Amino acid sequence: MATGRTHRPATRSRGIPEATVARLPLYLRALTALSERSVPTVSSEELAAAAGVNSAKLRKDFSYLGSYGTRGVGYDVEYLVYQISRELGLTQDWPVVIVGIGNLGAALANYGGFASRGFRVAALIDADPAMAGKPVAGIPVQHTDDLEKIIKDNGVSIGVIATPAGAAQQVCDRLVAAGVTSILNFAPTVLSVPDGVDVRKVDLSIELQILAFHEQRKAGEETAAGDAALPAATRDDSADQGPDGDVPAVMPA
Amino acid sequence: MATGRTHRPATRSRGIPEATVARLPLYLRALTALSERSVPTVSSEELAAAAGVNSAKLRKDFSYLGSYGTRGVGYDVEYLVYQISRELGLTQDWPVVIVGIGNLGAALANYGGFASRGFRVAALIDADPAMAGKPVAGIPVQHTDDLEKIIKDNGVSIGVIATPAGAAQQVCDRLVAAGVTSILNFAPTVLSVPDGVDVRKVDLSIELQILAFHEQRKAGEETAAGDAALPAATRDDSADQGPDGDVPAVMPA
DNA sequence: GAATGTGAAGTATTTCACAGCT
DNA sequence: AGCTGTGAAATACTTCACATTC
Repeated sequence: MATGRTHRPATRSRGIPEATVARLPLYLRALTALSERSVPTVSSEELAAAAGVNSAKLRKDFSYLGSYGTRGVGYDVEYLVYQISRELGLTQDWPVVIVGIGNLGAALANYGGFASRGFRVAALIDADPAMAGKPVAGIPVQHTDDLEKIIKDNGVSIGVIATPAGAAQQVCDRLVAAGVTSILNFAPTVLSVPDGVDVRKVDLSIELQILAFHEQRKAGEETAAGDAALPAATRDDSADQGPDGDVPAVMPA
Repeated sequence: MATGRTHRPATRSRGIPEATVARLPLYLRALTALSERSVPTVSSEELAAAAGVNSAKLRKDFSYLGSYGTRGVGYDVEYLVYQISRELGLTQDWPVVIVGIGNLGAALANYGGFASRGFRVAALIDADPAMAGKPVAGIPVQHTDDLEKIIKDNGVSIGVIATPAGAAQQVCDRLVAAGVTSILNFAPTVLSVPDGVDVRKVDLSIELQILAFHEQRKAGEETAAGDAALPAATRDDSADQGPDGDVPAVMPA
């Protein structure tokens, strides 16, 4: 099929594994906490514990960035904070827009974790004309009509979609057309985007479903130890079941 | 010495890879949409496109569940919906509590995606006495003092933490002590939990940081061929959509 | 003919274990 | 002595490609 696309955004120069990139923010958070407590140095063992990973993994991760530690001593906290911040691109200011100011969008607008990491909420956008002008988290909501202008005026390259699923693709298309190249999608839908645009999604109900899977497994394997009243009779036919037979259409709307 | 039982009885029987489990909700969502449009069958190719993965992966994933398709034909949509729901444990009712009813907690309480997948918000809990009794999403907020009783009375095994970071570990400890064995954590902190308790985390600012990393890289590599960046609709499913490579936040070692 | 299901091959990630520096 | 940095081994995941089944 001749590889019509590059799977990863041009991973040639400095190939930091995706799995490592995904953990850098974790390390950064732990380091920031240490920095606030004025801890000067930290060992891979300590930092790993604070970040919730094991130390071999952490050292391997850091080895992709360079040799920033001192053997026999550990890592200089401030130096490492800077190096990771730089690697993640957090030493610059990232204006973001949030589209869809419902409950979730408002929560995101109020979320302190953005500002403290170099992300600045440049604008809030909603399709409801009644919202226009209303301030949320101190920022006046603007109407979708002006989306393109807002993106361009603010030089926004990162967009957050918190609209209902039905509107997400359309919003996405407009964001991309206006110049946005990274999208964080909270709508429970798969977005299709042109090459070169990154999408990450957060689906709250997916996380719960994964938990339910493991929870079910626990209940099935260990004989209920300690729990007094188990609710809900489990329809357990975990062994192989017949080819067909009756197929209960179990799906709440 | 500690438990060495990290690997189970090494069977191939019920060992569904984590990566596969994490995609089942995705398939389920796509299948539900097909079901609503009364589509009777679907091929791996079509379903994969709808879910945003490639078809080989999807077939491999399904092969861990069993042989639910028909060669030459495809998959029966209703049947597959049922099988995946059952595998995920969604054929039973999961009462959940949400602790921390700030902006985010309220958004979660209002989020429709929970109820539609077998999750029932059994209670909302907050530490602020002024919130007590106030209804959010139609459910009266209860005070933290009653946490243990609420958990037990409702047979809750899944808890959602949406408190500030500072309160999260304490809330977590109480949830676990009261019998909760799965936790979805929105607070930007690493929770430590005893063996047997699952934690999944969602950190909004981490997702943005990962995007920033790639965004920075794009800007740095900007080649002269940059004008192809218009949405010429490269209809691929390539996009690295999704925070799959997640850290299964388990703790002590 | 069409499309699943799956060994085998190919990648990616994690873990081990220890050489090498301070 | 203590701790990093890293090849090598182990494990996990993805993709290929095709025999098999309808």
